[in-house]
Amino acid sequence: MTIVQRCHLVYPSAGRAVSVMMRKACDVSSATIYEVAARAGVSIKSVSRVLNSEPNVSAALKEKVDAAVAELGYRRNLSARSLAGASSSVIAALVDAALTIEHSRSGRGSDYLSRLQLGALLEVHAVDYHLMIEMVDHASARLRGELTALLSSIRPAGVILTPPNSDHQVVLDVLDEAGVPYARISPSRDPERGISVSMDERQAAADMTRHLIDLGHRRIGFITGPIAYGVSQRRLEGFLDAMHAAGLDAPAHAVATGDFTFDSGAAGLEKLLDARDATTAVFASNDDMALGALKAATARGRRVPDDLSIAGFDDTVSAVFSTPQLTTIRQPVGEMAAAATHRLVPALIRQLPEGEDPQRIVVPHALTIRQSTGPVAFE
Amino acid sequence: MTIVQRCHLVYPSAGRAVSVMMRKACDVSSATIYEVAARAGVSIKSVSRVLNSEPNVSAALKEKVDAAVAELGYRRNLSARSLAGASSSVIAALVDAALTIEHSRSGRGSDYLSRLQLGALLEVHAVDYHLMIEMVDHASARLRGELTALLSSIRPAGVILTPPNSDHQVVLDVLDEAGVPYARISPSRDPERGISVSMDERQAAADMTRHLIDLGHRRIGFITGPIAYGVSQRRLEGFLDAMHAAGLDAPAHAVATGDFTFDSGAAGLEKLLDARDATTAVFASNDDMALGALKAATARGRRVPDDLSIAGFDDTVSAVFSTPQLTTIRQPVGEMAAAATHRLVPALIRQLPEGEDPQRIVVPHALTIRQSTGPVAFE
DNA sequence: TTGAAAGCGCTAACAT
DNA sequence: ATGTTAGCGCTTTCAA
Repeated sequence: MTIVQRCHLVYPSAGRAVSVMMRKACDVSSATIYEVAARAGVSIKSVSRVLNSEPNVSAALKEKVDAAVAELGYRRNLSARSLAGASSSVIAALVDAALTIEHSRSGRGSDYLSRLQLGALLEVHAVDYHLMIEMVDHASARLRGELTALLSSIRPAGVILTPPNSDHQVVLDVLDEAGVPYARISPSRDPERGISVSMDERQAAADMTRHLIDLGHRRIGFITGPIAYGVSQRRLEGFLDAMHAAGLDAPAHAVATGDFTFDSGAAGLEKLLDARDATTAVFASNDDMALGALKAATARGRRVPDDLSIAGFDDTVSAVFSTPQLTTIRQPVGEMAAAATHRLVPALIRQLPEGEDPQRIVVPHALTIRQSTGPVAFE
Repeated sequence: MTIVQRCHLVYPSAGRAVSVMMRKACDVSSATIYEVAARAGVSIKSVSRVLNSEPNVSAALKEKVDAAVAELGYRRNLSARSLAGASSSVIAALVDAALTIEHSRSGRGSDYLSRLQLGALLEVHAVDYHLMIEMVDHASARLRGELTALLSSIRPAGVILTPPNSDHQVVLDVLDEAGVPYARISPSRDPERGISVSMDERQAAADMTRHLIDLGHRRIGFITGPIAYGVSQRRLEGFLDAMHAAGLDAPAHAVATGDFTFDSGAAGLEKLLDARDATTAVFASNDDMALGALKAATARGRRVPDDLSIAGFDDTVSAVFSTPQLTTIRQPVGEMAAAATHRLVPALIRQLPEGEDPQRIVVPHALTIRQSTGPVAFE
């Protein structure tokens, strides 16, 4: 049973009576800054100074305050801080409502969002910040008002934007107007707005293409995503970069257009092989299409990777569970979220490596070689 | 460009001058309760009454206030509310630090956590609450102090506990002492503490067993999880329930003990078939073990489901990507989180169905029949 | 039924 | 280098 007793202590100068519930041993309590000040025999402003690492604090004072804080197990109240100050120690991650609902209804979690959150959570936790997850509904006519209200209600220290929010004009506008720092994960336009955290899609596609070339492949097909998407463009460019750099030909019929779906991957493979049956490798610009291509290839009697190599992009969960397991590009989602958090939390910004553009972060990707790619068959 | 102008308005009775930054059209702003009161020509207390649906409010007053709120796009400031009131409109989900770090390092998100969060997020969003994700580190010696500080810093309206936090004594103790309502997802002990949200593990296992029996199977093997785990016990009991109900024999050699890992599933299958080669179906108490069993069965020359049916439990992502796809029990994680949120948010509690114990919620599970189970072969 | 005034626990100007 | 005081935007007694 918990023993509760009341202690009344009077803050000397303010003459402010503070009544406090003290729990057993007084070691776990929700002390206030007044109690810390009283215990240390200083003013609340001094406590605040120490807590915020402000300049002009004597070592002796700091020591007294630190001791009192430790003895009381004191932690600043989040609400009071954000109410009084300019912003809170909360990082808000804005996720898309439509995607959330879709994921929830299908009963499948989002691997992407999960990795992202875990990455941010670890960083935030280390500096005593907090992670809030919020949904924004693009379909809402009142999006602008809702977002403004959200920001003024939460007053986050920073906001992490995930696709498709990263490129949403209204969201960016409201954030700019509110003066809230924000980091955009994998933005595909307006690169100058906010902090952008991305991977080098073009280089990654080139790396994968190079991997296929190194395996001896010369006739390589490519399946793009929707042309309208920036990422589709960049992945295609990377493919062409590597082909040209190797002095290889990438004719028009070596490129099929898909829409990032399984079925479009299957169709793309049909088209590529119909156009050039001697194709020995196909690089699809996402995993779903690669898996579709894998299925179509098998149906066509091609063994993967013996008769045909197939590569994907994204490293989704399904890439590991396919047969054969898919060679793909791993998006460093967790690292991106961690990097974003780093630019949003003042205490962490100082620790950044020198000479890096603090606004445009490029996180290294990883070529993940599994079993769907192999050396070209001896001809 | 944003046009900023200052408006000074004086709250009549308080004589309190409020200076406000008004943005273009004054339709998206961070209005305060004073502005709403001024606009409606009432006191702030009246606004507060309307906002909180307190009794003793005339229809005329409510109408005026509602209009002012709508015109100003007013939303209450979260920090101010939680500072002044007893608690905030924040639901905190406490996840395990070790699991988080493990997931983050492996580069794989947590499907479980993701589904859970999405389920909670949708509910919370609907009532203008907010979801905060926090990590708790069981390994920390200062766990108790850290948790207390966390609670007093955030002052959440409620806390959602995921395994293994659901059963952590210190966590439950601190929550009780702080008087914060909490919901435990899938607790396996102390069922009387807090709100518990779970599925009927025993019934689910019985359902799956019944499914196998209905397919004509008579000699069914079972692979348990670690005996120490409560869920292992309950799933085994469910298996035995169904066997006995059907008048079938479940001898000791029809039960193998695993530890929830892939390898232990493979080993379990070997043991079961060694003991009784005529076994026609094996039910593993989680998907990982079922997949291990699947592999071992195939290696042994048994075709699944033609020569042997295999069933799992949990419906993890891998269950969908195996060949054949796994018949399993789907844990309604999203629904559990939604139910938990419902009992934690005062505004939602009233909407509960009649006659249901509000403290012990059992969420319906789903038997998910895929391709790894089939009719027993004609003998 | 409605309003006035006192905080909640901080931060931030403004003293000293 | 340290202290005083006035809010931040609400909720909550207590009055009227």
